[in-house]
Parts: sequence; structure tokens; C-alpha cells
Amino acid sequence: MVRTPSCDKTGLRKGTWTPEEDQKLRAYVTKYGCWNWRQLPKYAGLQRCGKSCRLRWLNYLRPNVKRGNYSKEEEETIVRLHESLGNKWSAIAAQLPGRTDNEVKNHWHTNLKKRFKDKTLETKDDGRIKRGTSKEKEETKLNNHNLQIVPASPPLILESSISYSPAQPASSDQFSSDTKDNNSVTDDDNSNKALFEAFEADSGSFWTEPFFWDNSNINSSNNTLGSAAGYEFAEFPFLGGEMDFYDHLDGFYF
DNA sequence: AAAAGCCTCAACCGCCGTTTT
DNA sequence: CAAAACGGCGGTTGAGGCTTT
Repeated sequence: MVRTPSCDKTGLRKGTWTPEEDQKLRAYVTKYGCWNWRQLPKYAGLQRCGKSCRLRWLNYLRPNVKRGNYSKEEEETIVRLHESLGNKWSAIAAQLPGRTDNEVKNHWHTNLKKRFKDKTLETKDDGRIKRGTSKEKEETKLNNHNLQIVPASPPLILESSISYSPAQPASSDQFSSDTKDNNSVTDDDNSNKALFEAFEADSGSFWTEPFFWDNSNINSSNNTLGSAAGYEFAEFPFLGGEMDFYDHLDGFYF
């Protein structure tokens, strides 16, 4: 389902993200934020273009991103907004906490469009359309969907403010939900959780304490490295007391 | 059991608007 | 004011899983 990893002419990797790349990106953004997507991969030790990092973070790694398990209400919202807005996927996604434009777009093209074409939201009991799967398998899958509870918290977006959004998961269990398989905890989920817990342990309570820039490991006057979650990062470029904190917070997602 | 076709969705591409220099 | 840099968006692709034949 994913593209084969490859390299382009400039040596930047393309295609599927490896778990290690994910961890590097997650650790770096968690610690330093996304101050500049184009420069970020260089400092995070990633052989990726900035766009690729941004997309991966926003659509996959960012906390509170929901995956699959569209509720009937969400689907109705998508259809309704699509009627009025057209293919404004980012605008539609903005009305669906935890959903990304890419996810909404995919869901529209793969599920809702067909139903919308028939001018009816032809739904079964749970609001999902049946595909060509065998009945038993589908029922099992749907039962698992229904067992999964997704915290309906708004996206955590920090904009021009040093304070956190109060919306936060009750626990780091957020990482154990919404897997692609919908009904199992994958290795990646466990690593997410472990990473999150490691970060919490490292910097106090991530969700409840005021944000601070941890530059204890960084010194802009030499090449000492910063680190997070076991990864060593290159020198953080704008530290050293010169940066305007607020100038770098746009797009800073948690 | 194998082959063919279909479906899903992560990721890439290119364009555009905004910001910075 | 112009050019460059950057971020964001929507369209599209294609590998791999799933279903049907």
C-alpha cells in the first residue's frame, strides 16, 4: 500500500517512511517544533525534503490524528460541507477534529463519492457502506470498529501563544487507538506510546506544564548536539537568545 | 491454489498565495 | 517593487492488500 523507498537525484529519500524516520521526526518536532519545514530535516538528521516531513507529521505523526473509524455524523458532515464548499478539503477537515485534509479527501474518493453519486447516503445500521467483503469478516471488522473509542478532542494547535491548548488526552493512551488495523495495537503504537512516555519523563508533564524550550543540550556557539528521545540532532540554528519566540510558533502543532 | 481485477490510502507533485529579503 | 523562499492545498499516483473468478 505504500511506495517503495527510493532516492532522488539529490540523495533525499522518497516513499515509505521507516519507523526510525518517524521516530526521528516525532522526537525532533516534539522537542523543537516545526520552525522551518525546509530546514528541519537537516537538523533532525533526516534525508527527506521538508514537504515530505511536513506531510508526514501533519497526516500521520501529529498527536490526536484520527485514523479511519468515520462515524455517521462525520460522514454526513463531510457530505454536507462538500455540497457547499466543493473540494475544499482543508476547510472540510477543519470542521472535523482530528481529521486531516488528506484523510478526508481519501475517504471521500473511496467511500462517500459513490454514495453521493446516488444522491443517497446509503448506509447500513452503523452508517457504513458494505463493500465486497464477506459478511462475517465485515461484521467482525465493524464490531471492532464500534468497540474503539476515539477521544473527540479538538486539534492541539499552538498559535501565537505560549500556553497550551487545554485539550489533551486523559492519558497517553491516545497512542493506542486509531491504528490502521482499527482493532489492534501495533508495534508502532507501542513505540509511539513509549516515546511519548519517555518524553513526558524527560520534560515533566508534556500536556499540563507550560511549554519551554529545552536548550540545555544545545549551544549555538559550538556544535554541541541537542537530543530528544535518544536521537542526536544537529545544532538548533536560532538559539542563543536572539530568536523571537513568537515568530516561530506558527504551525507549531501538538 | 492461482490469477486477475479492484480498492485503499500514504505519499508525491505542482501550483498558488503569503511572507521575507 | 521584484524576486526568492516558504507553507499550504488539491490532484494524482501506485504498491500492496483484498476479493472475486
